[in-house]
Amino acid sequence: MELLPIVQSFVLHFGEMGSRWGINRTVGQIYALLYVSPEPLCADQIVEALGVSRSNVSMGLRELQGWNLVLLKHLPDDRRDFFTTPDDVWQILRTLAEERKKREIDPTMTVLREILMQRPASETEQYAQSRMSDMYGLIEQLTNWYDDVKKLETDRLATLLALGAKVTRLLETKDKIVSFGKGRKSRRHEGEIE
Amino acid sequence: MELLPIVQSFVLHFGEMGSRWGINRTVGQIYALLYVSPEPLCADQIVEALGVSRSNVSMGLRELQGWNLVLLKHLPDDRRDFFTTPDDVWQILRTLAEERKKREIDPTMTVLREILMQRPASETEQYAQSRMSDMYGLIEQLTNWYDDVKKLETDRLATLLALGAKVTRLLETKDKIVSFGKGRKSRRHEGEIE
DNA sequence: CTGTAATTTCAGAAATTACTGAAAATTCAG
DNA sequence: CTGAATTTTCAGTAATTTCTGAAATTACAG
Repeated sequence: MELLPIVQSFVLHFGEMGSRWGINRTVGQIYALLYVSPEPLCADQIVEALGVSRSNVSMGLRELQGWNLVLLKHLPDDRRDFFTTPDDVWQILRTLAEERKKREIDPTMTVLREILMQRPASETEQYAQSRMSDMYGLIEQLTNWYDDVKKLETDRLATLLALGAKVTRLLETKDKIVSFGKGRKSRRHEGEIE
Repeated sequence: MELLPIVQSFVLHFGEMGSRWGINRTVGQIYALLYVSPEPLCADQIVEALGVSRSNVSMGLRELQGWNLVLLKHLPDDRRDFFTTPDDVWQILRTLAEERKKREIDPTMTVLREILMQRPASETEQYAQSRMSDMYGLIEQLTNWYDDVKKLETDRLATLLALGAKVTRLLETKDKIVSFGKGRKSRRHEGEIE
């Protein structure tokens, strides 16, 4: 692997962390490399940089495309495929969240829904269902929040994050302000405080 | 594996999903089983329920304890260890977030910090650093938000989630309300909107 | 078409990770 | 102490995942 030292440590770290996520070393390394490269890279450049086989790079890129984490580019008068990552890290975050939800959350929700449809045949099954229902409710709340928040443009999302828990404090003072919220219709949302 | 049908599908699903997370099948199954069991279980009961070896269960329980996801209980006049999961799903969520942060985020931040201390020796390294700095900034904002929010009790957290993106709309109206925020000191927080 | 460059596929090899059974260690009652 | 009950450790094996090289496919210029 012939890489600038700074890039190398980053790439190696992503390779190692890959396993703590669900991705393998090579995929992690490819992503890291593309992420810090000023120009799009073609497969052979990645092969050379990482010292892995051409076919491995091909499979890695394919996986990253499946995650929507890399972009395919073409240079004029060049038949090769070049790859980059999106520039906006917030967009990357959104993509990542979306894909992880799709792979890790949605299937579980489907299973839970199916199980919860069934009639419990015993005390124990009934208890099990109530636990699953708790889990279902929790995830549902989280994904509702996520659906709500994911549409926000970057600057608004940043604002929301910057506020953090201060929002709840802010809400406490709400009541003290006479005309607050006047003219808004539909105050009926789950968990809305009154 | 001798399990009630409802429990069985849940346990099997968690086993499969385990691989998409960073945990193995057995660990996923053990957790699922404990989660839906009305009473704490001892290792041998888990062995029987899941049909895996005693030593495998021992290692699985050990890993779950490392994640703080199971509780060890003792029954009077019984030397065996019994295990459960915490009741409160919100608490489970908090634990999970905490542990994942520890394992997946913190090491990356350390690496990024170290790399960003170094002097770039070329244009390319400089670009790489600026990308890493973007990533660092993003994660920092997210973890600041997380640190802020994680202390909230369950009901408040639920409130915050229920509000979701509506908070930003709420903030827009803020300016229109004359006395809002009066008497509060220190309005100086990163990203605070004015 | 034909030939070449680029990419993908895939069977098997290599590496990693998970699991088991036997042995060792721990715990505790008597 | 002794010894039975319980848990842990660990070397070896099984299972799974990752990676490679060779062959197949695709894409396209001439």
